Amino acid sequence: MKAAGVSIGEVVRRTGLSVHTLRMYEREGLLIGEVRRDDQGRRVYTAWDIEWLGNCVKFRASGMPLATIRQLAQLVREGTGNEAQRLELLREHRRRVTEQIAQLHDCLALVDSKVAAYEQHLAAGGAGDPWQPPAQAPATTPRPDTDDRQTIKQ
Amino acid sequence: MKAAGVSIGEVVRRTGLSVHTLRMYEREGLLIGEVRRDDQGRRVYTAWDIEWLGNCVKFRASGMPLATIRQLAQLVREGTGNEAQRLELLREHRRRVTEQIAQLHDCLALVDSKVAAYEQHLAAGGAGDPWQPPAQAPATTPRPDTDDRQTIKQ
DNA sequence: CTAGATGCTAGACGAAGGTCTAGGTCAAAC
DNA sequence: GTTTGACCTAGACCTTCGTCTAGCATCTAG
Repeated sequence: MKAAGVSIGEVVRRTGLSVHTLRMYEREGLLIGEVRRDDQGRRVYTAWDIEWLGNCVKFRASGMPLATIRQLAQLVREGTGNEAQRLELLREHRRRVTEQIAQLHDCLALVDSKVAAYEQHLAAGGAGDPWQPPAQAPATTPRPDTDDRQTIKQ
Repeated sequence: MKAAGVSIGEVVRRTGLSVHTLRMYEREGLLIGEVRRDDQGRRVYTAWDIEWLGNCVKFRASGMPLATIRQLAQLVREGTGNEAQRLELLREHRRRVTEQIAQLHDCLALVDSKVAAYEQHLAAGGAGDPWQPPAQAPATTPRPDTDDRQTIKQ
């Protein structure tokens, strides 16, 4: 059979990571082991390496720090016996991801409301200002009566 | 009426940003204008400032760079006339946010599949290994037959 | 009177995650 | 034979965002 391995350039094409980043990831221990080399000392990635890198890309895209990927790689590298830890790590990341999704939806709601407001504003030929500071603070009498912030100080 | 303004400490409590960050944002031009000061030179935030900061927090949480927030602030600061630009900027961010949400769902699918696999694995008392490198590359004969990567080289 | 909050400015520091340079090997193409 | 393209290592560099320090002012409470 052929396809015993793939060059770094090919991995760049398949993962979207740069050569620099690929080498960096390896140096930083994000891969399960060192990548094998051919007789010229060039990296030869297995299909499994590539699959793993694909996962890394998704993890990164979802905000998992390199350090965490490193931990996970470490666990997988150590082999059978720590599955519970891996599971915990994954669950933890899952929490963060869902949290992020919630925040993004929150932001989306804001953006949508503003977009709608501006569309309406423009359609109406510029009537009403969707996002204007109130009266643009006349710069005179900027004396805010110190008493307000006292009310909150517990 | 009272509540003419709010101290920086109060804004910290309300926005979740730190004092440092608040001052930094102002220095960096992310606010619509300079924040007004009381007779002691302390910052006095209006309700509108706080609302704006709340938006900034959401923008940041959704990955908008400070530079973009600065741009938007700039547009709003300039006042009526550039609504179309603001709209474009918001739409652009909207695109990014939905893109991010999609990526997160993608990652979520991955994590869920792994989590399910590990749960099953653990429930089965350790049968099957959900995420193991294949045969762990015996370190002998790491000669991958140079011919594969040739096949791709266009 | 003095301690403790709370604020202020200016500027240094730091983590994360990439990205790029310099200098070199090797093999295939011209 | 030399040029070109893909790789290699080691290490410097950069950007983005925040945080922290130093040194000082002011107000309020004990």
